[in-house]
Order: sequence, then C-alpha cells, then structure tokens
Amino acid sequence: MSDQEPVWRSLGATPCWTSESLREQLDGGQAFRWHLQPDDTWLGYWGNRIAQLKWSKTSNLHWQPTSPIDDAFELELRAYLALDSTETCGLSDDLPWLTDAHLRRCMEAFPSLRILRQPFGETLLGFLCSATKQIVQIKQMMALLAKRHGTPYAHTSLPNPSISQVLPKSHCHITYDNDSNTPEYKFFMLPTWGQLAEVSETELRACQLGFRARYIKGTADYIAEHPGWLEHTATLPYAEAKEALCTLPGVGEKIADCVALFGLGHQQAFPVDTWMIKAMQRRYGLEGWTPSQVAHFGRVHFGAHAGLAQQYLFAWERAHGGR
DNA sequence: TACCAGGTGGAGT
DNA sequence: ACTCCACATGGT
Repeated sequence: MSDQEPVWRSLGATPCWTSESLREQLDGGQAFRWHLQPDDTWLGYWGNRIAQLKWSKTSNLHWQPTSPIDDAFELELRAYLALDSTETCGLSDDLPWLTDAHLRRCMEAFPSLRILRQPFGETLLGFLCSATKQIVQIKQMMALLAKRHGTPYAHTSLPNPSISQVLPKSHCHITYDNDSNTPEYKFFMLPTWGQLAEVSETELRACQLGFRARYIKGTADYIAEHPGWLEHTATLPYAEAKEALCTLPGVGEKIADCVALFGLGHQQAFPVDTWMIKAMQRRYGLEGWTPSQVAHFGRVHFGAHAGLAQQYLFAWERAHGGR
C-alpha cells in the first residue's frame, strides 16, 4: 500500500479559493491538528479521521483518505470543512460588508474562508491549551497529548510515502520491520475526556501544558463526575452552552466563545483575544473597551454570523502584524 | 533581553 | 465593579 500511486479525489468547484484562504481555515487558529508538508499538501486529523488535502489553481481542491475509505468519509470531510455553506467568493450575504469597508477588505483578502465544524470534545481540549500560547505551541501540545495519551489509528502507512520521510517524530511513532527494514508509522487520535480523566496532572504537565494542565485535569474530572455533560451541552442554544462552558475550570468568556463557534457551530459567538482587542482599537476606534464589551459590540455589529467576521478580522490583523 | 502569545481565577481595593 | 498579578513556556 505504501508504494501505491496516490489517488487524489476532487471535492468539486470551490469558487474563489486561494491557498491563503485554505491555510487560514486549516491552520489559522481554529484547529491545531493540520500540518503543511514540504510538498504543499496538508495532513490533518480530526475525530477518528486522517486526511490529506491538496489545492492548486488549476485543479482546485482535492483530498485523499489515509484510512480505508468508506462511504461516510467524504461526507464527513465536506461537513468538517463547511463546503456546503453559502459563501460565494468571500462576500457572504450574511455579513455587513456593504457598509463596513474594513470588513470588506478582510473578506477580499481571504476569499472563501469558512468556520470549521470540529468535534466538540477536541475543540474544548484545544482551546483549554490556548491561553497565552502561540498557535505553533498549541499544535505541539496537541501532538504530544495524542501521541502519549490518545488511541493509535489502525493503519500504519500513508498513501503518499514522500510525506512519511519528514513527519516530526512528535506526531507519530515509527518502528522498523525486522526483515525488510521498512518503516511503519503509528498515528494517534486525541485522547477523549474519558481517557484524560485517567491521566495525572504531572503527566499532563509533561506535555508542555504548563499551568493549563491543572485546568485540563479539573475539566476532565468535572466531565467524569457529570456523565452526559458533553452530549447535553452540545444540544443547548448559544447562550446556555456558553454559560455551561464557563463553569469549567480554565474556561472563561473567550475560550467558551471559541468552543461554541468552532466546536458547536454557534455562528454568533465572537471570541475576543488580544488580536481582536487590537483590531477593534485600530479599525473600529474602540479604545479602552473591555473584552466583554468588544464581544457584545461584535455580536451586535456583525450579526448572526459574527464568528465568521471575527475570523476574517483575526486573519487580517495577524497577517498585517503591527501595521 | 525584553516582550508577547487565540486567558483565567483569585486577591485586594 | 475594577485593577493587578501569578501561572509555565517558547517564539520573535
């Protein structure tokens, strides 16, 4: 299987996509489990899936599974990437770009940017790790948590063997067959909250979590003591889900909004981090506003899809640094 | 070397 | 209610 010619499957026409939009969607702070490979393909993990994505101007977006394909895989990928959402060429009618010149500029810079639909539990884990950390470091924490405390995927090879040569050792476990000396790779899912409850805080700290280890341990214990909490919270409307999330240790308004938006699909959530404070100062004149006030402004000004607007502003601000 | 990173919780006004 | 600060660690 490992020396088989890879077969790329088309995901169909995706208007106005760019490689920058795809990078921003996969690796711009929504998810922490997508890795750009030297051959310009993306390797990503979510739930019990691993997939590779490839974009080019001529052939648009293609993918290949890395586990045996089943009928549900492509549908799950399309749902995860929100390919069926209604944005066309970035100028979604859901957002007030007609009357907001800065928003329009951001949307034109990242056409077709979308909000991922990630599994709830792993979104919660990712953003519990996110406090005062850079995205590259959060990705490293996720990789370590998966490798040390997650469940290995059943298969041991990738369809594209060239990628295997350069995978960071922190992402996978490599063994060599005794006779042929061919490498075999093990890849790992993130630990579930049930699995995390069995891990000591000391072991968590060893995954470079720092003070966040206490929050993750506390959250794992809370969920273990409240069976069905995840499933129930996933059924709640935005305000109630956010309130429930904020009862967890280490989850305040910002992380609750990130989890509500990226993990529960609540499009009106408007997470406010340090970048968003800067953006709203510079671009909207909100000097001296508290994060809570900025979040309220965002939901009112941008409306039902405030979360998508927030992601455009976030992408723009990071791309333009101090300027 | 400082300063910053997709913050939160607790203590002291 | 608001301000200040500890909390760990690595990137720039």
